[in-house]
Amino acid sequence: MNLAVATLNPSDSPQPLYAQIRDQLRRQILEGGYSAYQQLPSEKSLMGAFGVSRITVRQALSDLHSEGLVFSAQGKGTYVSRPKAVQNIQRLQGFGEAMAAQGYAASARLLGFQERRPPRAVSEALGLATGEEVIEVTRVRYLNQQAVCVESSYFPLTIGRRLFGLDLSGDIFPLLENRLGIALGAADIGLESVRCDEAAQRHLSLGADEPILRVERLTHDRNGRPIDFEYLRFRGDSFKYQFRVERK
Amino acid sequence: MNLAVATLNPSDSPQPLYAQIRDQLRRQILEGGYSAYQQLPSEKSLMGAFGVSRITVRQALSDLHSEGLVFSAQGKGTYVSRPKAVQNIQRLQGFGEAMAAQGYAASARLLGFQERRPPRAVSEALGLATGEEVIEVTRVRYLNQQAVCVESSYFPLTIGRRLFGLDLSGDIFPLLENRLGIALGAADIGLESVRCDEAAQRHLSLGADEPILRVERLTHDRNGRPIDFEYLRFRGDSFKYQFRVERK
DNA sequence: CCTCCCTACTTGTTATGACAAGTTATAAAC
DNA sequence: GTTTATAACTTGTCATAACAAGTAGGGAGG
Repeated sequence: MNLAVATLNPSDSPQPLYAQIRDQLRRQILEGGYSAYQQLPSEKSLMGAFGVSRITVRQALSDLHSEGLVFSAQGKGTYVSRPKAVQNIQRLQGFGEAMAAQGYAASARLLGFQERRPPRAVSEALGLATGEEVIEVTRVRYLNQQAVCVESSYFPLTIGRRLFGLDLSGDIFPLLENRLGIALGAADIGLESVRCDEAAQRHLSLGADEPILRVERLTHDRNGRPIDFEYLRFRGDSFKYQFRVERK
Repeated sequence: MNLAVATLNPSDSPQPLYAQIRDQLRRQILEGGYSAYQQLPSEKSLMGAFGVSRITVRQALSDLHSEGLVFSAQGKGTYVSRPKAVQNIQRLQGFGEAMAAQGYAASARLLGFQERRPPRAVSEALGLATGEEVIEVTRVRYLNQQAVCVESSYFPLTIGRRLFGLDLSGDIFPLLENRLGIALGAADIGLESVRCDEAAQRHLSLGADEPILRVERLTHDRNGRPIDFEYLRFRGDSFKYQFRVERK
């Protein structure tokens, strides 16, 4: 491996040390600096290489561990996991971010942007008072020029109105973070298999009986307040959701 | 809250301190000792209540955090997440374990147990040499007396043969752990929506065009060696996969 | 009354140190 | 040669300590 690139940013860096180390190791792993099942340098070596204490190294490794990129065996060492076509979706990512990470070209086409009374399920998920309106954003998602997903996103008015006029041809998450200054936290995701509905038939040019992967996603900010509820409907034949879980 | 039950097992306990604290807090949260958005005791209070250091408290909280049970805000405190109908599936669980945690009665019926040449995808996933045989276990899963899932599991011969004669009417994970002494690690999961196949039609009594949620699961032991590859086919109308991810 | 500041709380990050527990290779004993 | 013991590694767990950074409340000053 190459630990010559063990340079951390100066102390005025916005990123904590463990995050810099984590990101550097992650990049090396993903970019092929390591082969599958190869042993990482020991925690002691990393301490020396980066000039930090063990607790900092372990926090970086702990993150990679929960991302499924590495695993450890007591007494032996820490190893790189077998590379997966789709590595961890343990991070909350937009469709575009996730696809870009795998080298696909993703885009979106805006179908509608309007203020409306939401369906009851949406109202409940966002924790809104009955009658309170939302901003609905409807889009079609493309992967390599093929339409693969119809997406309906619902935002509370205070957030949704600020999205008006922004470029909605990519992921919305970066807009929320960088343009609106909202720090994203966790998201609850639900997946089920359903039959094609009318909107999906039209926009994804599908037959009536085609299977659809229906994803519900409720995204929260870092303080646990819900800020975005979405329905995503993927073509069954062109999307597969992959991730990793641990026994613990 | 009730910190009167802040008793940890004696030092000869098999569980580390942070795990005991984590499990105790998790139980209190899940059993309704806390309401949504209620603040947990501060790390300092927990240190005193359990008589441990801050690093131990934080490790317990960190686990709950990644399970989505709590979230933290710097300067304010740690709070209980809004309760979800389906809490985190971030832990690797068998179908029975997951359903039992939600108060459902789950069971399984064995359809077949045989030694055979696996499909190529299975052979690749398990990392077997071409021509190497496996044990295939086929079962139907029931939820409240209704058939909801057809399951095909593939084990390497050395593991699969030891399952012969054991009670396969429940989850296999506990058998692997307790009877065969295999420590489970992480699992890679893939989800997609497909049309009903012939076996699913017969065992789940479905029509030909019904949507099916198809789950692939490759389970590893704690050393990263693959030990079980499964195909699960769920009725689309009676199963929904839910979990939580973080932005990080 | 309103504003500003300071204090006291919270969680976040990091250091140093220690011992336990598991693995591996070497060296000693048989 | 084979077995056993040991030493030298690894990761796992836990303690104590300090400072940074964010929040909330109270008090001083306008």
